[in-house]
Amino acid sequence: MGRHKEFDKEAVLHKAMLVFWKKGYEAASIPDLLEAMDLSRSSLYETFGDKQSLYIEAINWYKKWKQAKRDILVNATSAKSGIRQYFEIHIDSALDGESPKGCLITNAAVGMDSPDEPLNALIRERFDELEQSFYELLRKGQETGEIMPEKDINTLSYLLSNLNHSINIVAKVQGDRSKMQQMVDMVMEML
Amino acid sequence: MGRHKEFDKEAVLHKAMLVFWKKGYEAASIPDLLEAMDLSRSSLYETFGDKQSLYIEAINWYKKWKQAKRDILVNATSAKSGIRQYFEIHIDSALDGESPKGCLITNAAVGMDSPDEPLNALIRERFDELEQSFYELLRKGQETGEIMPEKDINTLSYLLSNLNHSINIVAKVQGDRSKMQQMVDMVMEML
DNA sequence: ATTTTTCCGGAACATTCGTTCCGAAATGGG
DNA sequence: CCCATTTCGGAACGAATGTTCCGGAAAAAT
Repeated sequence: MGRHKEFDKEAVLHKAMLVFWKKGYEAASIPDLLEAMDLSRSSLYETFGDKQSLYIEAINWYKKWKQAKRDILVNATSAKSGIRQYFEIHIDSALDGESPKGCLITNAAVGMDSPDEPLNALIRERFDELEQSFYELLRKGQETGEIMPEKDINTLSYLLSNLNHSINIVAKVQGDRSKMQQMVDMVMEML
Repeated sequence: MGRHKEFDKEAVLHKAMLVFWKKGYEAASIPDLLEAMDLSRSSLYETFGDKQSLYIEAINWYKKWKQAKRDILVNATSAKSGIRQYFEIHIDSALDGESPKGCLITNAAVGMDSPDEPLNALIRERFDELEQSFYELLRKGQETGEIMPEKDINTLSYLLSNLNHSINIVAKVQGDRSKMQQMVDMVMEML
């Protein structure tokens, strides 16, 4: 057996993800990535294949990384408070100076040229998952009587996932917390 | 005086805009643009300066081009029907196969790296304009009693412009008309 | 210690990028 | 008709792009 890798694959993948997140796919050059990942070219290409593969892996890593946020919805006992908490965290992370603004997957969706790319499946999947989580939680809320049964939760879940998208966009250009907060309040009143 | 330009500046600018719209700034290469605009390199550089300047001009051209849609809001007599009509057209143009999906300015906003770029001012301006149009129309609706005076039209206008953003994102990945329609209906009920 | 396997730094690759430049063609005013 | 002026096609530029390759170093196994 030969020697081991000198780097932690997940750690450098995380670094790469941050670069893609901040700059977008096209604008993130290999030298950019190498510097952030602190890797040599050959290591990158041997470990990840090529740039596009790395991008896909980065997005999947992002998904896993953000899973915790979605778990809030799955594990919430109360529908309304679960949703409320989800958006609190969503707004927080959309505005904090540490991580890049917006959402990597939303960026990828908007930056996508043709909808036939393999990326598209990944993105739709993610969008659907989120909407599904909202749906499940709303349905539970209906069962417990927290949400009136006659409400069309199909549409409600769509409304919520659109609120999510909007926050991603608005975070990139304005980053006005109070207005986002207002938006969430307004939608919450509909539940 | 020397010879005249052999091309119509606005016509080629329109072509360039379509390329930027479809591919995004980074992915739209000069050869791509040249082919679409049917121009020689020197003509492009002499007429528009460089790629970034062309991009800015293309966005401004897009704004002017889409102004007609916003005029619906400004000239509408009834608030609700004006807003309804705006979104009908918005969804139509978001889904038709002719023009690229989504909205050029939204794409630009999301593709933006640092928020300090000169682009940012342009984008915020456009976002504010749209929100302002919604606001004005809602206010007129309040005056005529079409909309109940106690409604917070500040938040309502923000909600509407976020609905606009959401449609732009969703159009790029799914393009499901009926769901968009539902969304609009739902928000309209709040007015 | 030697062999074997793997990793990694860096040089090198062809290609494409955005941009510049020059000469020829075309136009309009004198 | 000729000259001044502008446009335009295409060659050429250096820099940056993504990718490949090789040789030596490092680590595990025998």
